[in-house]
Amino acid sequence: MNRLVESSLTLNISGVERETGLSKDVLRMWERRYGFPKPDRDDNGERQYTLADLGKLRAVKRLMDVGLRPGKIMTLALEELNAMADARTPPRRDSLAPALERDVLTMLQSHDATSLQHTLANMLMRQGLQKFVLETITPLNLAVGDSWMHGDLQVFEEHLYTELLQVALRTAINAFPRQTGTPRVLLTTFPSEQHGLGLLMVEAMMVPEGVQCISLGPQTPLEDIRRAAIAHQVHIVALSFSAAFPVRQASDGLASLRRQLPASVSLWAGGEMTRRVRKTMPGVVLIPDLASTINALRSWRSHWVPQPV
Amino acid sequence: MNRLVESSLTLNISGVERETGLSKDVLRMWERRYGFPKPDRDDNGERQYTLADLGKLRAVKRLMDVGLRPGKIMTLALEELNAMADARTPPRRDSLAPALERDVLTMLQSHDATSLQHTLANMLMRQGLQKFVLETITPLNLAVGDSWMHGDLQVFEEHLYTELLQVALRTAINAFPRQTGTPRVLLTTFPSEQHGLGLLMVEAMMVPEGVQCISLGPQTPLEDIRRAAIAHQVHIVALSFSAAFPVRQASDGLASLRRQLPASVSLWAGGEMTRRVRKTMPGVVLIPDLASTINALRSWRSHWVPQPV
DNA sequence: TCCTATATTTGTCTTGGACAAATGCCGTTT
DNA sequence: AAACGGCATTTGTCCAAGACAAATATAGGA
Repeated sequence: MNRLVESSLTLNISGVERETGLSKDVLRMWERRYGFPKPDRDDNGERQYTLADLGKLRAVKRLMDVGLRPGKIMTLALEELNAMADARTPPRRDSLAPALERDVLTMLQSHDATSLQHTLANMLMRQGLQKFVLETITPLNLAVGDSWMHGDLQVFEEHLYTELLQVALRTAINAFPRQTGTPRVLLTTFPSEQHGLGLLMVEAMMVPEGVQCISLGPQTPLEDIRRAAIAHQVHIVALSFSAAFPVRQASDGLASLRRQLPASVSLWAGGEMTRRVRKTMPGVVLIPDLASTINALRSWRSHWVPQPV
Repeated sequence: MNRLVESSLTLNISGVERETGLSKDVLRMWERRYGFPKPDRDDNGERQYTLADLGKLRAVKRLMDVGLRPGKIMTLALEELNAMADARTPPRRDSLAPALERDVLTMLQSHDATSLQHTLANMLMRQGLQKFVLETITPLNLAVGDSWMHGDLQVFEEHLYTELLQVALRTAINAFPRQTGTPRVLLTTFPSEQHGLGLLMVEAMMVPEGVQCISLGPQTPLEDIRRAAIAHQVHIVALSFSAAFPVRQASDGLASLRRQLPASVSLWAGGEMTRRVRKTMPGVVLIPDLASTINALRSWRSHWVPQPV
């Protein structure tokens, strides 16, 4: 039972914007066009959204992130939306390490941070950094994402998972001696991309290969990516995009960045989003999964000739 | 349309909202009321802001964050705004370690990540974690912030600083054995607060005191903060707010959270924002600076009696 | 099957009005 | 002199309805 206390029974339009990421304009327009969400008004005529509205809006957003259009899904009930989301997710059960996934989910749900931290550190030591990322983290992320979609996992439980994982990865990355070799790679995301975990996973794949990673963290303005690439004299600029990132925005940004960067600098784009890209972008290397990072590196090294200067 | 900015000379209203954090409504209202910013219009009648507008808006926002009101400062020139901001910042030069600050800024400007990393690790080892945070990081953050305001530092240079600092702090925090003692503290920020560095600094202050920190990273929904506090049975919920965070939003959120949390759980609010808070909030402990964390802990421990569960 | 032109959908921007919460000010009381 | 209450001003947020261009789907032709 959801025992919510007085004041949080409804949200105003700002609250919904904050919680869902949908702008006030979009919320009003959806109400005008599709009749949903149609919140009650308070004494002052201002919209008061219910938590049910919020839940359905989240479900709608989730489906839109994978390509569905609002007009098609807005009128469906919450259950139907969830069913659609499930249908798009292939079973993927009884795969490689279902036991580990189950264990981790159990630890998250019982809020046993200590055990989870130990488990992660343990797996990392046993597998080594790269294998840990490819064979443990990747499926684990899927499992955690799935559970979150199904409502089996709360937001704060997923936050804790992300946090502990970041700690584990950072520690492991730091254990490598500071690299001085080639290539030198600049790592960051576009300004509207907040997700920093992908960045860390890429770094974890690269550092063992002797790459010198310079990470700016997430959300660097385009112009500053250019400046940083030049200032640090990197050979490669690598950007990470999460699944929900709008393809169009990414293409535009990448094309623009490609034009601004010296031709000698490679531009790599990775992350879930890149699988939705149809058109080829000249001068941009797409890296659809983390394993491909290694191949891309190998390829780069075989083509690269040390620059004079 | 929400595009990434090329190296273009103008931004649309969305771009300005993203860059300054001022809502579209506020930008339009300021134009109506104060006549600034008054951008040109494109062929479609839409506002096109110049980079000069952006700079002045940032200066205005900065002064508002310290309590000045828009009507008073909006008409001033950029130079006057900067002069006012400087006047409010006590010289603070030739303090404890101005040499270090100068060195760090130089390293940032010459993009010498390796040296900076070494310097930070070095200071940390020499001073110990808490002293490092209080005496090195705090003034360093001010110096970096100042330089950024004056345009001496680029965005990507400031990103790199943040990133390297986070690595250093995380490494040091991890070096402490996993704590099992009391209190158990939940650390996070509100959904609209992205800044994670403050969180890490608080953790760095607490861990040496034997506190068991559970960090959820930034941006946890209010409802999930409550759930996490209960699930992890924490004694204290500590939230971090950066300077620009709206006091109003913080007060609302804190009051709501206070009502939702069990009375036995303490609620702490820290960060630059808390210095702008006038009203006392019953049941909320304000922590205006990092050094106060220690005092607050001491006070908590002297009042706390183990619960019989 | 692939490409192009047209139609539909969808998000963002616009104006101008309204109102309440926050803040400043002033006079009065302690 | 400090504290308090009430009034005036300032300021942020919300609203409605219209407009338009970008994004996407659909139909048609090579």
